[in-house]
Amino acid sequence: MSTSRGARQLTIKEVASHAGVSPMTVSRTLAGGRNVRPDLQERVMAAVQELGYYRNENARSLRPGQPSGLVGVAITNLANPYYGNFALGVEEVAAEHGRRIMLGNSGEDDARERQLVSDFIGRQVDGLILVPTSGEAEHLRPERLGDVPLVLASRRVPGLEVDTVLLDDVGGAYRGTVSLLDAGHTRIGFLGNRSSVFTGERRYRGYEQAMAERGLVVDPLIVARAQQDVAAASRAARAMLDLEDAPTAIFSANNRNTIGALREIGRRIREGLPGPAVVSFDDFELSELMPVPVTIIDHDARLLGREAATLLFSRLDGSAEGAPRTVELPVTIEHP
Amino acid sequence: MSTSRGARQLTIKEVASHAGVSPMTVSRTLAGGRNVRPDLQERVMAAVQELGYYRNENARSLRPGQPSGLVGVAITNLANPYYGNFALGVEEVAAEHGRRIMLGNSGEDDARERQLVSDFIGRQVDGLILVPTSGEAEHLRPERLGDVPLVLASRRVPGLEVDTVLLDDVGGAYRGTVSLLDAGHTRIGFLGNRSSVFTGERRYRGYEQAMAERGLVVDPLIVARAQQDVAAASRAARAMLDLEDAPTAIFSANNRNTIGALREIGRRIREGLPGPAVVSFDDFELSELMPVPVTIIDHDARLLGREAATLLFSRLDGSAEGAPRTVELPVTIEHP
DNA sequence: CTGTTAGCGCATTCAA
DNA sequence: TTGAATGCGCTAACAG
Repeated sequence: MSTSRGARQLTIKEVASHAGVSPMTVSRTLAGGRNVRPDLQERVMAAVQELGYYRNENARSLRPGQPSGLVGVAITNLANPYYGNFALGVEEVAAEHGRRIMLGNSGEDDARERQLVSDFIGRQVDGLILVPTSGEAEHLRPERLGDVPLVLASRRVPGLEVDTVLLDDVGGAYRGTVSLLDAGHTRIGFLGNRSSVFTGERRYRGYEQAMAERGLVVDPLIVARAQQDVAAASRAARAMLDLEDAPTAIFSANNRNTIGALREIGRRIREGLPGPAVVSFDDFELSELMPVPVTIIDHDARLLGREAATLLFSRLDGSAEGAPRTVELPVTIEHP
Repeated sequence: MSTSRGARQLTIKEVASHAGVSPMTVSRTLAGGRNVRPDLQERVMAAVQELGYYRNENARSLRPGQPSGLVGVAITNLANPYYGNFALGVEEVAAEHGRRIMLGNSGEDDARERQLVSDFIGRQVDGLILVPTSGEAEHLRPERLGDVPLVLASRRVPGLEVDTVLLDDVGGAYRGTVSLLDAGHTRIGFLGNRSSVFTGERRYRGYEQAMAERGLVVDPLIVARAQQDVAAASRAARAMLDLEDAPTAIFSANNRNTIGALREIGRRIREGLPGPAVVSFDDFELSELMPVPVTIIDHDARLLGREAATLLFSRLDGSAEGAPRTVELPVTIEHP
């Protein structure tokens, strides 16, 4: 038998005595076996197997300079499939580098993000990847982070110069809006994040710019920039479409707003009301089956995650040094 | 100034000398301040602030019996929004209990799951929450896990008696199939996971049972049980619908298969071909806007995650002991 | 209420 | 090639 019950955890000492060697031989064997006789290695591995021993990674990384192999990841909304894919991309690259991720959901809440970051640091993460909330970023300043590298994804934080992966928000929003203008629309509603959210601001800028170029003034009545979730987005779309002078097209700046808008549009169509054309920043599944034409400003959240992780590991592996870099990933416009 | 750069990490010693107290006073203060004079506490907290000190949680949990505050979570496919929501549910409850989650994606791969679990244990997790892959479960047996509590979600592992959260797969699939039969369909295709996947088997059973009750024999030609992703599901749906004797309705046993099937169905409808009715186990966004009627067998992935975490913490907090429990969450049928 | 001592599991020294 | 001593950061247990 080989049960390992008992409150006390198994240590290299037990493995050592079981294998008839010193703890150091066990340690060396587990570290790759350099300078250990093959037969001793086998004895050690056999003992490890038999006892069901797991090396204590925490104790291991206690020594200063030793990496913990952990990466802290904080995202704003895991319920959004977009961020699920982002997290997957990060996890994949981390796994390829033998690292594990600790995942926290900030829910767009500053205080929560601050908690997460300090917890991550307390757990000795080798690096941080954040989709930052938009508030104060006191806790992300280099003095607070010590030498823990930070990579921002999707959004920048004002005044914080660190490695960042962004999308071409302005260009994508611009091109998406232009496609509506080219189709003859002049009254185009906007649904998006509040302007303090980095992407919210950038995507609005692209929209506004396209409108301005055609000499169109944006009507505040058909601009809604406060919705974080699907239900709120639905309500905002409804208010806009119920107007006397309703928009004939809607630019939606993100996935959550798009779903909300389409839900409302679907409801209207079932009631025999007309549905506006939609341009959506962010893809979603089955967009091709919608009852109104939906143009997608598409990008790959998983790739965004992979890029963020790649940036981080290039710092950790020492293969990149010097000034912070920004990677801006392109977006593609997909017509219905 | 108060920079904390430098390779060496900040310790309670530095905080102690900065505050003019002993390390123990710092430790006690950080632990809640019991039996420490208020003025000393203030001095300590000031020093912590000023130096930007973070307590080393790894060193802290080195002592046997001390919880690490970490929960290991392994899921099979983060790209599936369903599991994103599941992870969110787990994260929420963990956060409510002051715990952090380490997240790994197994990708339905046994070996990967095994790696994840041993890594988690090596990092001293207080507990594990798994959506198990379907292969060998050697590495999940109690002897291997020592005293780390395990909760399974969504799927059971044969021969492994542990706390488990399931859905009413059989009942849901049965009721969903019945709704198709009641609508007059007799030739109903099945798309699902391979039978070695727990839910794949259970949902097939519900389907088969409903068919049998009406005296219908399942035709293997319109049963496809190998697709893991959307593209494969699309191909399987296509093959089925291209048959001379194509099904008039499709039962899809999970989200990925539903999306794939609908993609194919949408393509056919655009070509003027008829589209079969669909019943989907798992909800997806905008299902109400599909070009064919889609009945949803709905359930709450986030709640599943919350239940799994709740089960785990009830073990950790000692509020539950004894025999493994199984919670089976109900599903609801939503007609189009 | 405060400080000193000791040891958690492991790996980097150094000595054999 | 192997082993013994030492210390990583922190906190029980024990003095004071």
